[in-house]
Amino acid sequence: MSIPLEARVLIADDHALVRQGLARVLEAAPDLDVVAEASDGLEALDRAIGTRIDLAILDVSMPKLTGMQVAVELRKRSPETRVLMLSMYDSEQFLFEALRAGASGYVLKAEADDNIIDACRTVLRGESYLYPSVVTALVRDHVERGADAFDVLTPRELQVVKLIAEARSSKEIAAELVISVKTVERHRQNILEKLGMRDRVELTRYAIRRGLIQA
Amino acid sequence: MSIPLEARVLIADDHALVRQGLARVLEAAPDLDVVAEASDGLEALDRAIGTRIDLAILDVSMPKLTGMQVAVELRKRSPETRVLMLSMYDSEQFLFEALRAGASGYVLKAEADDNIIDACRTVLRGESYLYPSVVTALVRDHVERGADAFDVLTPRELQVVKLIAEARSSKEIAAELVISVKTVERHRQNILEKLGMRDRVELTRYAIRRGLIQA
DNA sequence: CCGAAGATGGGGTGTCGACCCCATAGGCGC
DNA sequence: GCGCCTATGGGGTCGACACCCCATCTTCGG
Repeated sequence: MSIPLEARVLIADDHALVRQGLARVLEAAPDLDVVAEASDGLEALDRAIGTRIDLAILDVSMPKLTGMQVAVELRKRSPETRVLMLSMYDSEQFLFEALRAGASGYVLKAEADDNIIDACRTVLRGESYLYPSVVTALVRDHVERGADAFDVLTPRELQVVKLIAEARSSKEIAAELVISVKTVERHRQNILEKLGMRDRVELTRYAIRRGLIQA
Repeated sequence: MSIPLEARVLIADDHALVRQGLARVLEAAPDLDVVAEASDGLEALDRAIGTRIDLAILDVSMPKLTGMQVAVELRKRSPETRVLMLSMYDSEQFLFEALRAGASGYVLKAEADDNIIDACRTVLRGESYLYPSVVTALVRDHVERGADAFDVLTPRELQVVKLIAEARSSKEIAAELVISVKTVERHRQNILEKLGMRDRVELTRYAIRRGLIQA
């Protein structure tokens, strides 16, 4: 077959216990060999381009660089490396963002122990892996609203979300980004509308789920 | 010695991978026997009072009941069970709250793989375990400000924090708690002052760190 | 080449949050 | 009993935020 007998795997998560858990689960698969670990996004990127890595398992929420950011960089600098995104949150929104960032799979931490090996093998074969419960969500979503949604935030809007979630005022954000307060408010308004949220508190929780900031 | 040869251990965390990681690390200790797992606070409480448990390892942030709440209940209903709190965040504040809730130890998830076995054994001997890096923090803190701080929020204030972090307005919170809007604002003001925070966004992140809500 | 979308910024309005003042009632410890 | 803390609630002020209106300029894809 075309799959190497021993796929070289990188595990990146800021919690040692999660890395241990992953390593333990992957031990059961003789075709998956964990050859590197990383506890933040920068480290993950370094290891993945320094070593030859077939599969990078990335946590969405990591210090320094988020899993999404690492995936984007990896696609540029090491396109042959497959990416499997690991997330705490069951959200179609995040799933699509991960796939767009270059990930081939998306697995929930709560369900990871059951299906992670399947996911790894599927992704290594060059296919996409969606965790089982997302399929239901997808179908529901495409039926309810005509597959129109999934408007993701623009890079500029993501910057603003991050600053809002760090408890900066509009005035401070304007100074930071060197734009007017009015524009910051304009961005915030657009963001709230896109995500269907009411205020900065909801945005803060969104930013944490999305790995933009740590709680 | 007085320690049973096989201490019966409960692992409670909402992420299967963390439970796997803990189990893997604890396998190396022949005197620690993982006999139960739980994925939320209620389940943890049930297992701990249903089974005879010597040591409960509790994640701070769990659905239904936080680790702190489980610890408080356990002290009442199963006082012989020792509690080791597992947290993502390096904060003296949380450490003290955990100890006051009835925990005998406090371990960081990021450092847990190195010292968790030591922590378990120490706690089972009836002593307190503080993870190494907190000791420095403690010393610093007691020197800088005269050990005066550590004002914890009252139960009522915790209720308010939780609702604020769920993006409820003062008006909604007042209706929920059947008090006036002015009192809600009063509570919010006191909370912000106690914690040295500026607004609801910072409070939201605090509530998530403290396990009061999930992100 | 033209339209769509992103980013910029101005105007206004009303509500809510953050920060002061004040008071009273109940409980707990010394 | 006196003080302290908790919880309650009234007054006011000011700025931030949420929600409208409007516009220009660039960039990118068809």
